Amino acid sequence: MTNKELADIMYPNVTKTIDDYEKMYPERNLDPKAVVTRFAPSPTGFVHMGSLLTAFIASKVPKDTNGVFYLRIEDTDQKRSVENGIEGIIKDLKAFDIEITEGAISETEEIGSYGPYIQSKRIEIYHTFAKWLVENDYAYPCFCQPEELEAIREHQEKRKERIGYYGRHAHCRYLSNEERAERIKNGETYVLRLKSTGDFEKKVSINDLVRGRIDYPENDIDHILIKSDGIPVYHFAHVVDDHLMRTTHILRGEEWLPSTPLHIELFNKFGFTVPKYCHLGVVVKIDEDGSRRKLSKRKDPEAKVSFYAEKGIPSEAVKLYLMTIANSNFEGWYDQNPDKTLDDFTFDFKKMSASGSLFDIEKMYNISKNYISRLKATEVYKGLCKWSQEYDPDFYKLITKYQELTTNVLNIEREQKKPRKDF
RNA sequence: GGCCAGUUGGUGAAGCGGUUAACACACAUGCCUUUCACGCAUGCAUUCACGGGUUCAAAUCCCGUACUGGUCACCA
Repeated sequence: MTNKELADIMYPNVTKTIDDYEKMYPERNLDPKAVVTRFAPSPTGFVHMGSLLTAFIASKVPKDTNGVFYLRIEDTDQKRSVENGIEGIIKDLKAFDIEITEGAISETEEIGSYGPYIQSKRIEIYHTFAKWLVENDYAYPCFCQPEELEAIREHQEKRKERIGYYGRHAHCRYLSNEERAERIKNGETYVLRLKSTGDFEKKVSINDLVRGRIDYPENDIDHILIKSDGIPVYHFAHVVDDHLMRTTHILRGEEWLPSTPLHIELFNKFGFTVPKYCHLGVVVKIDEDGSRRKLSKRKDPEAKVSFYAEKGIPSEAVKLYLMTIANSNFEGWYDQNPDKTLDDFTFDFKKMSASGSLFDIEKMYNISKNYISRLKATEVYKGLCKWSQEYDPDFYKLITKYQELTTNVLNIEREQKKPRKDF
């Protein structure tokens, strides 16, 4: 039995070819320097501080280059989805004036011609690409059940071998097409696995825009591409979607770094151009016991984006802070150019720190304070100019004179400062 | 355990072979001020995780060690 015949049995409903999609979603007609990025969250209902940083940078770079920033919803895992989860994300993004040029704009609507932008509506596309892989002997159905996989793992652990479904451990890889077809007809459930041709002894280079060149062993694991329910896993969806949506730069958390060799193998198998990768360090926080850990939505109120509005910190000030974390030269630039705004600053990946930055709420307060003072001072100054042409327009002296305007603008709860001694 | 990354003051961080190791936050002291905030002045790493090596010269390059983080799911 040929691979083609097997593919037809596995995906009988597929009518299009991958070339059809290639034509439907052609290369974008943009300036060669234009950057296309995306923000691709699960519809969990709200945006986490770390994701906000990613989204913020992802939206900033296209702005600098006349590119495209779009919102894609990754809802391939039902467990992560919540009711109206998309609305929540859009609301949070809006709160920080992060504007998308295309993608989902509500639970049901979207704009742009590279959609659908919600992964659960792209199943047909994924199956078309999956079918192509089977036809070309790059993927195969696997019937192994959780118990069998567990047994393989135990066996590997005992012998101190690398863990994973690869090489001779990948039992289903060696099944004949006849047997595969037979088992599918018998109603056995199966997943689609990559038939990896990578070699763990060989290296693959990831040219990360933040970290520079990183050499990893090639992927040789037959990863699951499509789950038994027909829904793709992240890895497969990432490759298909970001190619079809013509993403040029993948901005994502550094937790994706180890799976990038797999993504590169997939891009290569399809013959697609590998996008540029930018793996961002996670935002961490010092715990009570002194250890660093990821900012968590459950334990840290400041991880929630709504926290700042409650504290009276303007969204602009939060973005100022995020840019301070993101680009090390921003703080100095902003000091030198107090009359300019975020839009005047050009983001540079090279000025991005590879290590995860510590979330420094004190610094955020400070930036917010200065930002508000500046706003207020401008107001006071404008007001003064109206009735006193002669007044010395020294910015900061005005603040002192009209302190009531700068007082209590922040209802930040902080420890009471030590009282000053009287004199 | 395998693979990968990171490690510069209390914190963020600049630095990319020769600098007095920037800058910002925080902190301390003094000034200004009705209070707070703002502002001003001064102070705060003899040292860049540790151990070797290369070099006339290393925070910067190389090797090893330690520690921290990530990852190794039909989660993203």
